[in-house]
Amino acid sequence: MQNSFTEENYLKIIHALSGRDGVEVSTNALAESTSTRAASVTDMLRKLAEKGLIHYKKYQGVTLTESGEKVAIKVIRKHRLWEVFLVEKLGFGWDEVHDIAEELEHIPSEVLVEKLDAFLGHPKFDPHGDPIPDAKGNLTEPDYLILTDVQVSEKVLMMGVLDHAPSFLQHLDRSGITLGAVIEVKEINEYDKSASVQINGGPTLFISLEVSKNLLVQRR
Amino acid sequence: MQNSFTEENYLKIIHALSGRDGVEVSTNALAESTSTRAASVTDMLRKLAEKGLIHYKKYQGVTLTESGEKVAIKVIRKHRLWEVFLVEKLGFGWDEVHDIAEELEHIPSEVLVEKLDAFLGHPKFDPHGDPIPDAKGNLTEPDYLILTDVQVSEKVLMMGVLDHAPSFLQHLDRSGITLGAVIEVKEINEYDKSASVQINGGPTLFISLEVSKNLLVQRR
DNA sequence: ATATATTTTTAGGTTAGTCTAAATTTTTTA
DNA sequence: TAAAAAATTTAGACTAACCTAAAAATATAT
Repeated sequence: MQNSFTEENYLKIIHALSGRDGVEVSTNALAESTSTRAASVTDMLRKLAEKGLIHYKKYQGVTLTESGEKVAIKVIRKHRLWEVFLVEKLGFGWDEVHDIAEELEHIPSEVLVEKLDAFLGHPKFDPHGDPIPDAKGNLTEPDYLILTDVQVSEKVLMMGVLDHAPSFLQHLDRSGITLGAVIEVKEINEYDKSASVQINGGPTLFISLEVSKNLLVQRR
Repeated sequence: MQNSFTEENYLKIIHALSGRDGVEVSTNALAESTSTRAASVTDMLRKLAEKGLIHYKKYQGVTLTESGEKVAIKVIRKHRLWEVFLVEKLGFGWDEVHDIAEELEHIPSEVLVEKLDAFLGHPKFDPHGDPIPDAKGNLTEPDYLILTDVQVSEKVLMMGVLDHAPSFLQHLDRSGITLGAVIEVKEINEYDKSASVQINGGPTLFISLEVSKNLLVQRR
């Protein structure tokens, strides 16, 4: 049977909060992420459990079942493909696409997704550097480092962001930090852990710890 | 304020049933078109009237107000633009896009629609020959003829269809009747009004009155 | 180990959109 | 034009997804 818009959202959020190791997600965390109250979450959890989409024992938190995981990954695939479409084809900025993709991700039709994927040239990553699951549902999170783990004088490639907030992305735009940029860590300030970094061998700028924590990079 | 998915559908359907001259639409007709019961329609009509989207007096049928008309036309614009996208960019057949566009038409975001329109090159017609309202909401239904109004030995251009049912469109595909085709009426059978027509100066085929009634054409 | 704090669930209610059955209004027909 | 038929509305109920307030379970702290 079909899952509702709301059910799909819960599954997607459980997937995100559950992380790679599939740790239990608490009712309160879900209430926070869905902008609802804990009591509402409990109702939905009972329903998702009845449908076999989550493992749920009262007071113990939830994890996705295999079938719930499948649904979640399909939604994520759709979300990320639509984001690529919005940025690559329609010319949106990477800071503008999240909310629209939140809607598009729930449009049903397997064939639509597959045709969209083909039209976009089977992209492997979305505009924020997040990997796009393939049609079979294989999702391999590449193991990027966080910029805070990079030593002084190392050169790394900018591969993605952890925070997707428009304000953060706009800040990166203004700093010239885009996907694929080469970042060389010139100096790390002991006091506040802010860093001095050079972008693409060009301008050097200061970035706060808050920013460093949200940049995913790769050694070359 | 925002209109719901369901409200938008009612407005769209009232627009369609109301026709160019804005004639009153009956509760039963709406129940039929929305696949709901008359009682449900009445509830919704009260709500739409309260929002100022329709003119409604009990037992008298409804018409759209100016503001209801605006909403309806926006939905129609989105529907038709998405249909163009699905056919032109994703390679769907004209018989496959209706249901998907029914979903996409309710995705909010003005800027999405305008960027989509630009990406598609500001198309004037959708894959079924229906005109696409412009960004200001101007919708001019071109006054095509129905093939039944064409005389023997006249040559006309195939411009659109009245029936959008997949089975009808597939039938046209099999007959080689596509948008833009030149149709010459060779003969009309007095008995059942079926016609013998030549397509693009090539093969001649017989079409039933039922088919003729659903073909929109233009004199050259 | 018990008292307190926190988290989660239950109980009972709300709204949007639907339903059936009954009542009412309009239309048709004789 | 009055009776019958058809269309429409009202009344009362349901489900999904949410809510608040209170109860119960778990976790924390002394």
